[in-house]
Amino acid sequence: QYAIETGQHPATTTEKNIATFKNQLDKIGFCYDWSREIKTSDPEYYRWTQWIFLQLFGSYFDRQTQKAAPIAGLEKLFATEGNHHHPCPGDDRIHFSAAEWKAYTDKEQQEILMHYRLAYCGYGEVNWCEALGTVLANDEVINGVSERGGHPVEKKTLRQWYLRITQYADRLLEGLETVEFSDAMKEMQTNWIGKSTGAEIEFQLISEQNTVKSFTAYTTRPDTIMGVDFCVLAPELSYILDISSTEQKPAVEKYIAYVKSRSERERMAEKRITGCFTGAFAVNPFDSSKKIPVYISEYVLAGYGTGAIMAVPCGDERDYKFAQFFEIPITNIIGAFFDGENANPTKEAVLENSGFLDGLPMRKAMTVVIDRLMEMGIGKKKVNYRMRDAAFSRQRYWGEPFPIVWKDGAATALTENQLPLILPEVDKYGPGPHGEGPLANITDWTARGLETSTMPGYAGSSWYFLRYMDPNNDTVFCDKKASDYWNQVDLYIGGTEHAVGHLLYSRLWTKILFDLGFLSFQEPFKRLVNQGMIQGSSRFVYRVHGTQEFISAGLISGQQVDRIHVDVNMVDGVELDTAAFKKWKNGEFEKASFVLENGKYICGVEVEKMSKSKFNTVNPDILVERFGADTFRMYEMFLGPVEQSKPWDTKGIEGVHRFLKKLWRLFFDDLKGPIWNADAPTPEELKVLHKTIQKIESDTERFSFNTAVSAFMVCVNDLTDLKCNKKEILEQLLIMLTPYAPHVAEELWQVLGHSSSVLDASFPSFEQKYTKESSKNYPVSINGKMRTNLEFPLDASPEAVEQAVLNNEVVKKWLADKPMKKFIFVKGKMINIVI
RNA sequence: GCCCUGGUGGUGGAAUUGGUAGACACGCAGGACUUAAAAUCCUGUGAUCAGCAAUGGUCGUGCGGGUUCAAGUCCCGCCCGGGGCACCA
Repeated sequence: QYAIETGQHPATTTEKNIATFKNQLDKIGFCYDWSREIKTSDPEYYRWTQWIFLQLFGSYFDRQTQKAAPIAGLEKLFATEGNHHHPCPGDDRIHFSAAEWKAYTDKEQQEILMHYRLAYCGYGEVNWCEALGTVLANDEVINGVSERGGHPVEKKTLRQWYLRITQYADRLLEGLETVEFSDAMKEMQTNWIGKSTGAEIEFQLISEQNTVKSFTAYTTRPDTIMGVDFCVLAPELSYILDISSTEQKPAVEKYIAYVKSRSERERMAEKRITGCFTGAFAVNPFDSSKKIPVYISEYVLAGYGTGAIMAVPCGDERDYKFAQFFEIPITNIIGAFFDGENANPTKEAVLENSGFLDGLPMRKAMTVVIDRLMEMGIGKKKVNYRMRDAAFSRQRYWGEPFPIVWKDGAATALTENQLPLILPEVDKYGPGPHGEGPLANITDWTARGLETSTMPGYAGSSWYFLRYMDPNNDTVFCDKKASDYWNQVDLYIGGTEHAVGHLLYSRLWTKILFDLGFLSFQEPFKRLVNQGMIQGSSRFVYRVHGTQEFISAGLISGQQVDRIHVDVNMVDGVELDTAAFKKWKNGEFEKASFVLENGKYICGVEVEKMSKSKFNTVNPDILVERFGADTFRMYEMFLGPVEQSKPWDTKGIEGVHRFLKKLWRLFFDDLKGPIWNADAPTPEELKVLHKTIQKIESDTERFSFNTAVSAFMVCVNDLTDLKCNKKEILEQLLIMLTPYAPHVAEELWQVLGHSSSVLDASFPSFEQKYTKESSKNYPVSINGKMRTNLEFPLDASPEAVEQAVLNNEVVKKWLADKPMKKFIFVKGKMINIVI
C-alpha cells in the first residue's frame, strides 16, 4: 500500500524502518543479541519459508495417526486401497477405489491430492474493488465502499492458497493444556476454533421449480427439531434462485445483491433484522404435515456449517427476533421454560409439542433424534468447527513468492535446489490483470508458469523464533541440534491482538514441523505474557459518501459519511491542515473539497491501537533526547500494569526523572563531588534496604514493574530522609536498579569506585533478618467498620487477644451501651465485633 | 451482533488471598531558598457536614440489585471504553 502511494520500493522503506527501529531500541537500552538478527524479507531467510511451504504442500493430515505425513505415502495407499480409510478433507463426497484411482488421469489425480494437501489451492470469496483492481481487507471497506477512493466493493471468487489448519483443530485445542497462556487467551483460541457437536439434518424441499429436492442444515440442538418454525439459508448459496417462487424471485434477487455489497463483518454486526422469504417450504423430517417457510438472511454465512440453519424461535434469541419481525408463528416445545417474550436456550426442559419426543428431557432427546435420523438415512452426528482454513495467498507484490509452477493447470513444486525463488523487480506495484497480483505483469514470470500471488505477512512470522536458534545455517532452516538445545521459547511477550492470528499460525507450523520430524517439541511458546498496547490518539476526516467532499466533524447531521484516518501529524489538536491533506498520499485527496466550521476543518478523535495504518504513531526519540533512555524506560514501566492498554501520554514523566536525579544525589554532590562513604549501615537503614529488596524482587517476579518503580522511589526518599550515603546500601540498590535504569546504574557503579560492571554483580538474596516480624498489627472493626488497630505478639493466643481487645478504650466506648453479640477473629488477620 | 478485556480522586495508577480504599507519581494550592527564574526542599490535597482547632460524623471504587460480620474484590442484571471477528499480523 505504501509503495503504491509513494512509489518507493518496499525493500528501501523496509530497510529504513529497520534502521530506525534498531536505533530506537538501542537508545532505550534493550539488550538484544544482534548477531542473531533476521529479516523475513531476506532471500536467505525466505528460502526457508518457501521450503517449509513445500513441506506443507507435500504433506497431508493422516486422521488415523492425527499427524502430518508425506503425501507420497498417501498416493501409494490410494493405489492399493482407494481412499476408503482416508476420507477427503477438502470434499467429503469424493470416494474412489484403488482401481478407480489408477484409472484417473494424472491431472485428475493431482486435483484429488490437492484436496488432501496441508497447503492447497482452492477458491474463496474476497472483497473485490473493480476500480482499484485489488482485493481489500474488511478493514479497508467502509459502508460497502473502499476506504481508498470510495469505490464500490463486492464479493468475488478468486483462486487462493490455503493452509488446512482445520485438520489441526483438535491438536490445537489439546495443546493449550500444555502451555502457560492466560485463561483469556486460551478461551479466545478455543472460541475461535469453535468446536461444537451437533447434527446434520436433511430437509426435503417443496418449491415451484422442484429442481432442488433437499438441503442439509447443521444444528447443535437436534433435540429441538419439532420446534422448527422456519429455515434460513445463506444468500450466497448457488441454488437460492432455483428454489425461489416466481412471486418472490424479484425480492430474492434484490436481497442477494444487497448482501453481495456487504462485508462479512457488517453482516455479523447488523442489529437490524433483514431477510427475504424464498417462496419455498421445507418439510419437517418427523412430521410431513409441517410446512416450514424457507428464508434467506445475511446472518447465516455460507462458510459455517452447511450454510443452512433450522430456526427454533422458542429456544434461540436470534431466531425469536427473526420470527417476530416476519410474524412467523412460534411453536413452544419447552412448556413453562418459554414465557412467550424471550427465547430460552435451556437444555433442562422436558419436551412438549414434539410428537415422538414428548416427555423426554432435552439432553436425552439429542441422541434419540440422531439415532432416528441415521435410521432414516437423512442425518448424522457431526462435529463442526467454526474455524476455517487459513487464506495463505495475497495479490500483492511485497511477499514471498510461492515456489510453485503451474503445468497444464496442475500446481507443481519447485525442487529444493531451486530455492530461494527470488522476488523479481517490477515497474509498478499496482495489481495485475483479472485480480491477479503484480507479478502477473511480468511476462518472464508468467511465461515460466510461476504462481503470481505471494505469501501473506504471517508466513515469515510463523517460524522466525526457530530461526533465531540457528540464524546463519544455509543447509537447513534450523539444525535439530540447535532446536533441541534451545527448545521452546521460555517466555513470549506479545499482544492479545495476535490471539487468533499469529499465535495460532505459529502453533500450527510448529506442530507440522514436529510431525514431519524436524523438531522435538510441538508447542512453540512455553509461556505467554500479553503486554497491553500503548494506544494512539487517532484523527478522522469524514467524506460524504460517494463524493470527494469532506465535512467537518461538528457539521455531520444525518449524512452518510465514510470515516477515514488521517495522519496525526497533519492535525493541530483537532484542526486539519487542509493543504497538507490535499498533498497527502501522493495526491490521492487532491480534489478534496471541505465543509468548514468557523473556518476550520475539525477532525474526529478516537483512542485506538497505535498502528501505521491508523497514522497515529508517536516516536520515543524526542523523549529519550530530553530525559534520557532510563527515564523513558522507567516511565513506561511506571505507567501501569504491563498487560493493560492505555493511551500514550507523557504527563508524569517528570516524576520518574526527578527520582533518578534524587538517586544521583545520594552518590554525588554537584559541588563536593562523590559523597558516599564506607560507614557501616544502621539497622534502620538496613531495614529500608531489605524491605525494598523484598518488594522489588516479588514485584519483578510477577511482572508488576509499576509498583516496583514506586518501591524504588519510596526507598530513595527514605534514604534521603535518613541522609544515608553508605556504600553498602547504595551498592545493593544499584544491583536491583540495573534492569530498570541500566545506564544510570552503570555510571553510579563507577562512581562507587568499582572497576567492574554492575552487570557482573550478583543479585543479593533476600535477608529476612531485618524484615522478620515479631509482632503484628490487627485491625479491629465493629460491625465490619474499622475502629482501631492493636498490636499483638505473633504467638498471642486468641483468648489473650480477645481480652486485650475488650479492654481497649475505643472498643469499650463502643460497647458501652450495646451488648456484644459475637467476637470474630478472622483468618488471624482481622478482629470483628458484632453488636 | 459475537468472543475477550477493563471501568477506583482533577490525572496515571496502588490495594498480591473477601479484611484499614486511594500507596507511588502527576497536577493543583501554600510556603522556604533566589533580585528573578530554573532546580531543590517542606506542607496540604477523595467529597461533604460540624468545629477556632485538635478532631469527629456521613458518603464514596461505572449503574441497579444480591451474598457476607465484612465487597474495589464474589454472584445476577445493565451501561460505557478497548482488543479481535478470518486480506494488518
